[in-house]
Formats: sequence, structure tokens, C-alpha cells
Amino acid sequence: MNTSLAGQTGTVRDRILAAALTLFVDKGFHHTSIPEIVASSGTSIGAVYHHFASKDELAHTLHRQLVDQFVALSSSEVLALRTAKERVAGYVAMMFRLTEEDRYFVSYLIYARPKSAVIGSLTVCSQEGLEITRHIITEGKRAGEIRDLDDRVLCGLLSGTIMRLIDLRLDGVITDSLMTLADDTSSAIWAGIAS
Amino acid sequence: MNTSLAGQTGTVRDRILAAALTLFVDKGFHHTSIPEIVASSGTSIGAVYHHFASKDELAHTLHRQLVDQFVALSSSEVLALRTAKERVAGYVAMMFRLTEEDRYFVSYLIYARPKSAVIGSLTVCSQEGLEITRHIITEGKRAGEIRDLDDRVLCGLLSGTIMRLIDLRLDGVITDSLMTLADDTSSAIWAGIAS
Amino acid sequence: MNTSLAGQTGTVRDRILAAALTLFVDKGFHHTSIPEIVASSGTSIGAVYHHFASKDELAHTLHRQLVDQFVALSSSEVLALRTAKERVAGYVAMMFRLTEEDRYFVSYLIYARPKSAVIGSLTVCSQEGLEITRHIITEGKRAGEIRDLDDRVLCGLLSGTIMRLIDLRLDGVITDSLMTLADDTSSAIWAGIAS
Amino acid sequence: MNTSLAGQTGTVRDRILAAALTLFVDKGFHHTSIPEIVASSGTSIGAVYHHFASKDELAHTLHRQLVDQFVALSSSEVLALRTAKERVAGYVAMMFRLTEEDRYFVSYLIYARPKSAVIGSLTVCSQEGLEITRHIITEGKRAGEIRDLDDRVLCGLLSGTIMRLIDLRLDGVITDSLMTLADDTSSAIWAGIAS
DNA sequence: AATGAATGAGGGTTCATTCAT
DNA sequence: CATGAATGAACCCTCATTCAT
Repeated sequence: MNTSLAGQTGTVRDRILAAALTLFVDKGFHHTSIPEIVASSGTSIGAVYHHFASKDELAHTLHRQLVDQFVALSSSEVLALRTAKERVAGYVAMMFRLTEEDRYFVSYLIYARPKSAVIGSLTVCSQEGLEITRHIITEGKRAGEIRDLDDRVLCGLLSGTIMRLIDLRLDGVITDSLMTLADDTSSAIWAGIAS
Repeated sequence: MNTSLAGQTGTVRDRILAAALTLFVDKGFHHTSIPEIVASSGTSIGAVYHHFASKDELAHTLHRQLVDQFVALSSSEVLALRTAKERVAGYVAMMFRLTEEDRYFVSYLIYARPKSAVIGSLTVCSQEGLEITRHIITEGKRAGEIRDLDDRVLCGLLSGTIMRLIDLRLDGVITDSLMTLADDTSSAIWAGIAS
Repeated sequence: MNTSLAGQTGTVRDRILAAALTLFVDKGFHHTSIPEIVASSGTSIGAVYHHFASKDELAHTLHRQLVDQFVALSSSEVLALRTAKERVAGYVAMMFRLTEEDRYFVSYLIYARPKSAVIGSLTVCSQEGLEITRHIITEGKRAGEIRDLDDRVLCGLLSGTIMRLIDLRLDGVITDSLMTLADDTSSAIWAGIAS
Repeated sequence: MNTSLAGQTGTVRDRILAAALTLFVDKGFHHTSIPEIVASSGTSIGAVYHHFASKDELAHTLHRQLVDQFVALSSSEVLALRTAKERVAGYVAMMFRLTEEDRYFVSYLIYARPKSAVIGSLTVCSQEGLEITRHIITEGKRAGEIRDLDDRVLCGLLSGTIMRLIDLRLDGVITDSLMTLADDTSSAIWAGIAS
């Protein structure tokens, strides 16, 4: 499964977005030139500027699209679950599976920085990415499943632990599949936040 | 206190490093030009290239210096403590205090990416930053204070939670001083990893 | 007649090559800046780098083009002649005429140095320029018209004498047209190599 | 024998000149930086600017010194001979021997261009280098040993043949010692100019 | 006489963007 | 819709030269 974007086939617009995602993640936004995106997507400079107002807007569109995909995915997979404990385990499993299945999708979500001049808005790392964890925490607290500590701390533990392990995996510090760490991770997180 | 680098005084070399730190954090490496560093440090283009082979090497030197400072600080402040629980609390307190006291120091350590073309080696986020958490976890396990889960997961929870909260604070999502969250954070982390 | 390159008209690429030839000969490669080539050719920095990878590659392309022209010219004009004596006279006449007609063309061929960092390959001065003289010598020897001395010496005398006189003419040491010296030159060279 | 300049020993000034000669020939004037000359000569930037007003003046001084050495050498070795034929043979032998013995000395004399912005005056290639050939030709004509052709042509043949062979030797096109070609060269030149 | 840190004009080059076709 | 030649501001970097020590 490729969660993110169509590859060599698809519309010109999609081919450009797919090429940009790969290049931005592999080489970084600033080290990726428009000609490289053109070469990699098999399109033309003109096509890029026909579909996107600028390189920044291309990055922004890409980001928006990935965030939307991520939010949709989270909602359908995680919020469908009932108990807070199940949701935590489901969230961990989903994030780890995404990382193994589509490293580009996850890399872009994890590393696109809010403050960068490129991505003008807060990214999944801060805002949207918190929505789901906040929801898990808030609902869990209401149900008495989660202890009464500052929400931000609980959200931070939940999202931080997951992101950190993904980070170490993408960096190559962790060489095993994250799936093998999913149970331990859920267990530790739950111990940290359960009442 | 300014943990990191001397400001307007000091040697030419130090003034350049100090200006680079501020600008790299505020505007990003790629949006900081050498002329800006020159203007901000009150030196000259020639001075920059007399002391550093290139802009990349300047960033690398800066990174190395901050990592070394960080490791020295961690060791003296945290590893001096006895029990794992004290060490976790001490580590959280130190990191939060550093964030409030010298946002540039912490920002550079947190955001300098391992894989970037600029910083060739793994950063504090991955490697050196893990050393201290790994040490806390390993020693704590040996003393029977910490539960028997995968080390990487325990390290990930410890460092990930802290980094995530720092991240949210630096992004402006958290507006209170992190010091007010230190107790809750230590408490949650400890619950997550204690045996 | 302008043997070498179109001047103010022609494609952007040709205008750049023409301007570069003039400037490189008049001021030297290292004292010619890209902005000067741009101004002189009425194009833009971008156009130069759109057509040539670098200043060095521009010089190299220019050199290659002039060498090719020269070889084509030599072949058609000199090798069409029958006897070695006629060929020597024809070669002298052609080179002297070229010098008077298009000093830039000849200057670039004469002065571009083989070993220079700019021109990576051996130049007309050494390799290609020797082809025609070597051919004249070899064929002349076979026909018994040329004496039996080391080929390199005979080639050296033939090409060296001509190049030296062109050199003195281009330097302004000789102020008369070389055409007035063609007969004496052919006569002396022939006396030196004839059997 | 090293005809040109003292190497690692000698005064600071001489060490700088010796290093400059080697570097200018090996890498070219424009690709040799003052720091390189400093490193190669084991001196300091200050020392260079104490002894020479500028890089250009250093090159000029070097040139002047080598030309003077060359003229002195020519005079004592060649003009001491009696007949024009002996002088031609002596000149060829001396030039070829110099080339084999001290490639830097000869390279600098051969390749330093008159018109270059570096060397403001005419070089040995044009002016001083012609003095001796002109003298051989003029005296030889007066004695009836040399035929009555234009002096410039005769000088061109004499010096051009020699320089061309040296050129090919320095370029690596000729791989044998030039000494093995001395007799053939003298013979051909003499045939070309003798009455 | 010697040193080398500091200077900054000027160089080559990149690359996002435009627009005539 | 699509193309890619052309543009030029802005970048990083070099290096001859100066001068306080």
C-alpha cells in the first residue's frame, strides 16, 4: 500500500506532487530545484507553474494534502475504537505501520517544521497531530480511564514517545521494524497516562 | 544566564558563532546569508572565511560546540543524582530550565536534523542526546527501579516526552513556562517506565 | 570574411561564443568576467548558464568549435594539393591569410594552452595542429620529396616556423602583413625539409 | 644543475621566487594564490609583501630575473662560437639541454605571454629571445653563410623550430629527451637558412 | 624584518520565475 | 494546457592586500 501519492501514473499534477514529496524528503526542500522535480516527474517547468503558483505553494499544497490524509486515516482507524486503552494501542499501531509502509508520507509529516518559511502554518507535528491525541486524552479522562494530569503533558507523552521512536527509526538508529516494538510502546505509554 | 555563546563581546570567532546561532534558529540555515551573519556579528566576510571553511562548516562547528556543552551539562547535573526517579526528575527539570533560559541553545539542539546536508553526523536528537537517557534507563533497570521493556522504547518515552513538550513550547503552542509542567511531566514519565 | 563566429546577429548561443572569443583573446580568460561576456553579447547571465555549464565549459566548447573549423579548413585547402612542396606553400599561405583575416580565430588556436585548467585536452598547438603537418611530412617522405630526418623535427620546423611568425605578428613585433612574407617563409621551410 | 633559482635554502626572497616559479608553471599564475606560495616557500604573507609590492610585481621580478639569466647564458655559450653553423648547433643544444635540466626555467620563459596583464613587457618569446637569433642571422648573413631572405623569416624559422620542439616536449607529446633530436634539428634548421 | 588576522571587492554560479510560442 | 529559453537577484566563496603587533 502506498498511502500518500500516486507514482509514475496519474495526472500531471499528481506526478509533480509525488516527485516533490520524494525529493523534499530525500534531499530537503532547499536542495531540491524545480528542474529536479521536473526531471523526476517527467513533466515540464511550465506544467509546474501552471499547476502551482510557486515552489512554496507546491510545498504547501503537498503538506495540506498529506495532513488531510493523515487526519482522515486517524479518525477512521483510531476514533472508531471505544476505550482509551484501545485507542492508544490503535494509534501506536497505525503510526508504526504507516512508518514502515510509507516512509515518505511519515517523514514529511514529522519533519516539516511549523516555523519554516516554507510551511506557513503549524504542521501535523504541532496542531493537527495533536487533535487526535487531545481527543484520546480528553475522552479518556472523562471516562475516568486516564489520570488527572495537565492535558499538555499527557498529550506530549503520547505523541512524543511515538514520534521519537519514528524519528529514531527514520534516522536508522532503530533497525528493526517498529511493528516489533508496538506492544512495548503501547504498554509504556498506557502506564504513563492511565489513572 | 546564557548557556550557549558569548554575545557582542568576545573573540571574532565567538561573535560569529553567536550570531549564527541566533540567525539559524530564527530564520533557518538556508534563509540566513553570510552577509547577515557578518552584519549581526559586526565582523567581515573575510573573518567568517578565515575562521570557517564554509557556511556548512560553520554550522557544523556550532553544532559540535553546543552538543559538547549539552553533554557536559547533562553529565554534571543529572548523573550526579542517585536513584533513577531522581534522575528522571532532574533531567526533566534541567531540560525545561534550559529551554526557558536559552531558547536558542535548545532550539539548535532539537531542530538540527541528522540527515541534513549541513549536519553530517547524527545529532543530539538521536545519538548523543540518547546517551544520557540510555544511561538512566540502563542503570535504573539494573537497580530494579525500571520495568523490563525494550530499552529503545523506554528511552523513546523518556526523551520523546521531554522533546515534544519543548517543541510545543518553542512553537508557541504552550505559552506557560515549562517549569510549571515539570512535576506533572516527571510524574507521567516515571509512571510509564517504573517497575 | 569572418572565419570564426557570427557577431551581433545569430542565436543567443552564437552571440555568447562570439563575445567570449573576442574577450578571451583581448583580455585573457581570467580577466574576462561573465558579466563582461553578458554585456558584450547583449544577453544575460542566465542565458550563458543555460547554454554552458560553466565558464570553463564555455571556453572548452569555443575551443572545440574553432579546432574543428580549423581542421576542416586545413583538410579542404591543403590536403587537396598534390606535391609536398605545394602543400607546404599552401599551408603557409592559408595560415598567414587566416591570421590577417581573423586574428581572433588564430589567436585562440595559437594561445589556448594544452595544460591549462581551462582547456583540458591537447590543443591545436600540439595535437590536432600536428595532424596536418604530420600528414604533409609523412606523405612527402613516401614520395621521396622530403628528407629522412626524425618526423617530429620536420613537423616542428614546419609548424614552429609558421606559428612563430604568426606569434610575432599578433604581438605586433611584425607590422607588415604576413602575406608579404609568405613566399620567403615557404622557401625557407622547404629548404629545411626537402630531400 | 639547477639553472634558475635556489630551492629550499637561500634567502627568504629567493625561496619565495623559487616557490613562485614552480607554482606558476605547474598551476598557472591565476591558479596560484599567495597563501600557496607562502606554504610552499615556508615563509609568511608578510614576508612576501615585504619583499614584493604585489603578486604582479613578484611575477614581473621573477620574469626579469629569468630573462637576464637566459640572455647571459645565451651570450656566453652561443656568441662565443665563430661560424653561424656552429652557433645554430650551439643554440639548439643549449636550449634543448636547458629544457631537460630545468623545465621550470624554460617553461616560464616560453609560456609567459607578452600581452598578459601579468607580464607587462614583451617576453623572451618575442623580444629578448629574438636578440640572439637576430644576432646569429645578421652576422651569418654578413659572412655570407646565410641566404638572403627576410630576417624575420629566418629568425622565425630558427627560434620557432626550437620553441615548437620544446613546447611538444613540455606538453609530453615528445617523450624522448630532446638531446637525441639535437643533431637532426640543427641539420634541418641549417638547411633552411644556409645560403 | 616578520607575522597572520582581518578586510571586502569581485568572482562564478544557482535557481525560482516569466512569457512568447 | 504545455513548453523551455531567457532572466537577473542573490547567493557562497576567493584571495590580493593591509596593518597592528
